Amino acid sequence: MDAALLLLEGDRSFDSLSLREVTRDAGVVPAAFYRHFADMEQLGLALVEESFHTLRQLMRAARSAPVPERQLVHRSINTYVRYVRAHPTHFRFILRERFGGMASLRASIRAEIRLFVSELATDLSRFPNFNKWTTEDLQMVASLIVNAVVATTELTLDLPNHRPDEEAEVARLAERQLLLIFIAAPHWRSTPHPPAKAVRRYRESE
Amino acid sequence: MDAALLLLEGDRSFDSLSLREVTRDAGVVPAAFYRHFADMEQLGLALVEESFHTLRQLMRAARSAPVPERQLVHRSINTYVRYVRAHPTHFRFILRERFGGMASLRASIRAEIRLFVSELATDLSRFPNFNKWTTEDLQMVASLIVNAVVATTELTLDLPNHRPDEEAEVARLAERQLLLIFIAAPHWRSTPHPPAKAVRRYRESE
DNA sequence: GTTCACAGTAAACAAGTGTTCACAGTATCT
DNA sequence: AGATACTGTGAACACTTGTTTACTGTGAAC
Repeated sequence: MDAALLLLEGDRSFDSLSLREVTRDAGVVPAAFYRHFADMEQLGLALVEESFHTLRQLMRAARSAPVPERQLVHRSINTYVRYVRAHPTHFRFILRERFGGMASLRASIRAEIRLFVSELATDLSRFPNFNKWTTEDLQMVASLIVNAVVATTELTLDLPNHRPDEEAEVARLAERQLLLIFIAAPHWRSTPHPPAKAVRRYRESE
Repeated sequence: MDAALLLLEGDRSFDSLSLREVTRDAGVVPAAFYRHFADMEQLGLALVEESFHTLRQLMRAARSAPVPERQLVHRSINTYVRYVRAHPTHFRFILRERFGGMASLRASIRAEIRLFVSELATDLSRFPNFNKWTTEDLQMVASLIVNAVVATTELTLDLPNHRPDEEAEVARLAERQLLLIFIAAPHWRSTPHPPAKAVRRYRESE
């Protein structure tokens, strides 16, 4: 698994890796691969699991050590960006394979991301601003936030090494985007836009 | 080029396509490939160009036929989603290769997307809500919007065929996300969050 | 009517690919 | 001491890959 991640450090996508290539870098004969994985696909799935494991650790730590609400966005984004910088191979792998090659990898990555969205949604519901929101609206804003964070990850990974100033710049962009979203929260639905059809549909569930 | 796009219709990524495979599907001998492209990479770049060409057409049409501001978001999103549905191969290709394999493809795709962000930023500046915004803030909100649209594209491409109801559902999600952003517009910076460090930095450019 | 650029062909090349097989060392448990 | 699981080996298999070479039609230009 380490050998595969190492090969992915460059511009390669996972399904451009050959089994022989991986075993060569692992210092092992091709046939030995089958002692551990049935397939390159299984290797990929194991890497997805490993990668999200590190990310889940971060999330758990974030939840257990709550910060003053005022600086919450600022701190969260900065720790996140620093974390991405600390584990570039895993994040790059996930980002690449989210759309790239293997169907099973895509599926499992997206399932994990959907999970994050849902968890974020319930986290949000505990804040006063989002207190009375419907779960559907919470999911909506949570996915908006996750999209922004994913885009931030992308920018972070493209950063040249040893440039903390640019790192701060990326974090600042993300922070402002999230702040914009939070600013909207108190005004949502209390200022509902009146276009007939769209609004009528909102009410179907009531 | 058509043969390559056809091969990409499934779950394959572009750099898993072999030159021989493409020529085989094009009904031509491998060596004939070199009459048209020097490389698979050149083929890829040509496909990027072709794909964004169709997208630019949509954007131009959208700009030339302005809709009443009230329904602007609703209409724009719906035409966009329908457009993605009509050109799935091109959009899927772009989305895949945005992170996937070839470095040159990634670079040219991102350049095009950055262009869209900038154009959207200047479009936004013409609306009363965004009238007095700095260009930096406009870029920030434009990229937030583009992120949401890209995510919408992803969802749209995953839709099963012939399900206009789910298509409407995806469009509705995107519409609500954009509405949320627009709702925030009038309150941006007029209700600036006071955390010391972050806000101080905003002012560096003044 | 000849020239010329263009698109396609057939064959060959060295090299890399996934997978299989029977076999060997080695640590652990009984 | 012996059986049992693991992990790794080396050789072989049938294929696919990108690229080069000299050669062949074909339509348009002059």
